[in-house]
Amino acid sequence: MPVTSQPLGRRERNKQEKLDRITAAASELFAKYGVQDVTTQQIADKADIGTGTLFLYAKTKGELLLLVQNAHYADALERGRADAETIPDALDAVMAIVRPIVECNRIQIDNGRFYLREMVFGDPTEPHHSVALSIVGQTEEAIAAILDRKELAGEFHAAMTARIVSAIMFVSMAASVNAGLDIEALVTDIRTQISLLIPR
Amino acid sequence: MPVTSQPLGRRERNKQEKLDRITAAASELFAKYGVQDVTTQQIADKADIGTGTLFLYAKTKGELLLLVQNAHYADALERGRADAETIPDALDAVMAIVRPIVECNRIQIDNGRFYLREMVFGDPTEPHHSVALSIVGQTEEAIAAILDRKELAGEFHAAMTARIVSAIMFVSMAASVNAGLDIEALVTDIRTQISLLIPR
DNA sequence: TACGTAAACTGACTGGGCTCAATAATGAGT
DNA sequence: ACTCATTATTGAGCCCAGTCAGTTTACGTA
Repeated sequence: MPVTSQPLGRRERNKQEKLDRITAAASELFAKYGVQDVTTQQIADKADIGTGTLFLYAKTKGELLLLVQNAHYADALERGRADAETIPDALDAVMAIVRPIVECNRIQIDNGRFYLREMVFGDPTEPHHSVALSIVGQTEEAIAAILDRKELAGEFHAAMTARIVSAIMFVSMAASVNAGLDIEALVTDIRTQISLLIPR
Repeated sequence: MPVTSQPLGRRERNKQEKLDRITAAASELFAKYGVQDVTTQQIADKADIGTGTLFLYAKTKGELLLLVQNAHYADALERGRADAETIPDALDAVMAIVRPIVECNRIQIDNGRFYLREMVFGDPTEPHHSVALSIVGQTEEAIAAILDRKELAGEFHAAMTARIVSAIMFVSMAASVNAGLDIEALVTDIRTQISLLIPR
């Protein structure tokens, strides 16, 4: 056992460093060219690792996108959560959660839609996928918390309503019909739908 | 020009016959093994056509599934529509539309989820895809018609509510979390969500 | 019947995601 | 320092959806 302050062996450090290189390479290439126009070979080359190695760190190309994007969505959620606390109106507060996530999703439309696709249709037992699902869960909890804040009419189910909001967001962001909408139009569209859910 | 009662030339007849063979072959193989476990080669072989020919009739494997399934969903919608007319309660009537579609989708879970994936993420300019979108549109119209039937509280937007019902259906059927649910459990889950949308 | 051409068909081929048998690195035990 | 089992790495190659240059077929026209 080395006396250094590093509690990690060379093995762990190498692995971490490799994961970092992969994340950086994928992040850069995806942002520049879009997921669909980047090959896993290019990512492996840029990260300076073998083809097979890449798939030890992310079992599919989709997982690779989740690995790269999850952190951004988690940030967006955190910002929205903080913002929402300062807003009294329920609908406005919910939209404060929604907006940053839509913005994050729309930085690059194709990547955003691919991310959503992977979330719903990818393998939920993969690690990056379950992180993504957990972010969705936290988003729904944050929305439910807002709805609970105002004690609304007797039998109002905050958690269930939050699930519906989540479904509305997903379909609105993913639908090819909406692929042409800019962020503002999309947010407005989502707001209109959610307004039907929240009694005033 | 031939004098026969057939208004179609050999060319048109050949094309139709080939399309029929493709539809039959794909239908059978998909039902038996699941979309994911059938190769386009197998379909081409079974339909007794060349590899390339297959893709003249459906540009992608996904389009092939839409080709095969669209008719079933259209049937399901029609059955639900007829059924709904006899039901006075709005929520029950909406569920009469929903149920046959869920049943159709769950005949084979993987194929059902693949169909939904193709609907949202496939190329909307392809012919079978736009048929699928049109079925969704008709479903939303049918639901909106039910909601309009009962003239509910002043500013109740039937069309927008129908869109939300559609989103709820989609996410509930597609979500991997629900992949284990049987038809009854899934229908109940969807009903619970929709009940929050329709004031009584 | 023969010709021209447009439409339909074909299968060898390509590109790319992913696998796996072989190899190398690591570090615990001696 | 020297095993040696365990874990990490690797790239040639597999599989399969989808393409395209070349061929065949249908059919109007002479």
